Amino acid sequence: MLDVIGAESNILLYDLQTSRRSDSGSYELQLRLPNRDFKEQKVVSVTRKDQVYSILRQAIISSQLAPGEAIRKELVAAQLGVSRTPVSDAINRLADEGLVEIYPQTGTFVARLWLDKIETAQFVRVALETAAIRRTAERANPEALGRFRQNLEDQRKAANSRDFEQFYELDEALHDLICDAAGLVGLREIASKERSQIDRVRRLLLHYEARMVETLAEHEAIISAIADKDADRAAATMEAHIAQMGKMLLHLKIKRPELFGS
Amino acid sequence: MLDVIGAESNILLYDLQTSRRSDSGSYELQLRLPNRDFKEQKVVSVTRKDQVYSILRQAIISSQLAPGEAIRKELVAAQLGVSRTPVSDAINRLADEGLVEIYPQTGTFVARLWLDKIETAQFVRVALETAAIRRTAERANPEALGRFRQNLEDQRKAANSRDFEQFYELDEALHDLICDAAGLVGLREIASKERSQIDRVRRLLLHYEARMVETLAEHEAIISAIADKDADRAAATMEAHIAQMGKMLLHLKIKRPELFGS
DNA sequence: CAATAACATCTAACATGTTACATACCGACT
DNA sequence: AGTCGGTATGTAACATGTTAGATGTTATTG
Repeated sequence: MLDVIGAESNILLYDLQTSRRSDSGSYELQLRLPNRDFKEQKVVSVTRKDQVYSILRQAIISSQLAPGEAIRKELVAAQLGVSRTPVSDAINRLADEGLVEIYPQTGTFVARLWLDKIETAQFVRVALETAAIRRTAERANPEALGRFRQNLEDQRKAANSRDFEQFYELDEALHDLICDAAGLVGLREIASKERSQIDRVRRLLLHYEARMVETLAEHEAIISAIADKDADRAAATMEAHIAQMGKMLLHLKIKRPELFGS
Repeated sequence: MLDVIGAESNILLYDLQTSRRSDSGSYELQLRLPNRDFKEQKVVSVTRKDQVYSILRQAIISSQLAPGEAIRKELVAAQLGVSRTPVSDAINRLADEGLVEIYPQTGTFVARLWLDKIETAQFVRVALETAAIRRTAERANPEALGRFRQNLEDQRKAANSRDFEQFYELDEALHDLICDAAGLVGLREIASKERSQIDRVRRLLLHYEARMVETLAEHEAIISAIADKDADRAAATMEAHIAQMGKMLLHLKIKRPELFGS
């Protein structure tokens, strides 16, 4: 469902209204599980606020909503056909995640890029992923390795056809695979949340510098290190990757200072 | 101000009403900084939802609110003298943090202890803190080391006088010090959030088994390893500490299964 | 008596009205 | 002309009313 309705001030959003019980048909996204006494792996509750959250997050990470841009809650609510409540809830969550900045009584803005926060996010990401890799390496999982390689293969195809979106989805999927391979419940969600800043920056840089090929090579080096169960080398490769990103960020800041907050 | 007003169903909460603009006096907790164009280190906006969040979080981590216990939003709102909105906002944030479980259209409960989630939280905590230690060690900070030792000294005093609360505050403060020493903006907040599960469990176990002395020894071993710039040993010590905790958790689960969810 | 369907109840989710505050603008006063 | 103070405006924060759905209970039916 989810019809695109477009688009004021370069915002591309969707209409949630259609997923309501307006017709007698099933509404796909509204399924909820009442697993009160079950295992509870994050209740599959797709409430309106969850949907709004996903839509806004996607829009921010893909830079459809540019850093620094104002977010009119009321406008968003109107565009999505919901009230202000679920929009506020979604935005609060995004603020916790560092993707929006809320100034009390004043306004809400897509978070600008703060170099020091990005540095911290990088640190967290490396810490979590190298630890995950270390753990994965210890338990030697050939199927996981196969999935990594399949993913890299797909990345190569996407890079060849210069398909940014596809490439990026695969990139994120690879990180998810690495987290999953560690076999820890909920680790992927935590890592994904902490990575959101980085994901946004990387996608921005990818568009900006179009260095998919180099990125791919870095990914391959990391996976290769994992295959050799060499967590230290994997970590070192990541560090190098990050240093590279730091340089590019400085370039970007010179050319597009309006995206930055520091 | 925050007067204690007490307490239905073993809940100890506070009255926020008094911090409103009912008198002409200043209201301490209400200060906000309008630093729209400033460095923005988390706007010092102490809104009602922030206060409710802090109060509830404290209550949950200290187990004043027991795992599995129902949280009546409306009741909490009434007790705190606020409406349901800031309470809901606070609870949403706590749900993100994994401290409460929300079942749509059904109820909100203090999160039970899920062994697999605790395992993940431990993993994240170790990953972040050993990385922080590694970074701290690299940049050799004698003042930080002094602060660590002062903290340990205070912990020793608290342990001797068997002051749980004080001991625990110092314990958390030590972890904050370690994070700060890494010199990364916002790392402490991230680590603190990811640690909340663990903090709750540890405090529970501390009350339960009263092993402050042993815990203190473990802390001393960790700091000693840091002083020697031996991140690997620090990590190993933490791992041992965690294994210990895992055993105690299994005991606790047998004696008090109602606290657990898995 | 067991299974099931109608129903009562309770709560989160959602909608919407109201308030307080940050900011910008504008005019008066020095 | 520049500073200060009042005022207008817009938004998040807060309050409260309404809806939908999950659950437990009771009536009903085989």
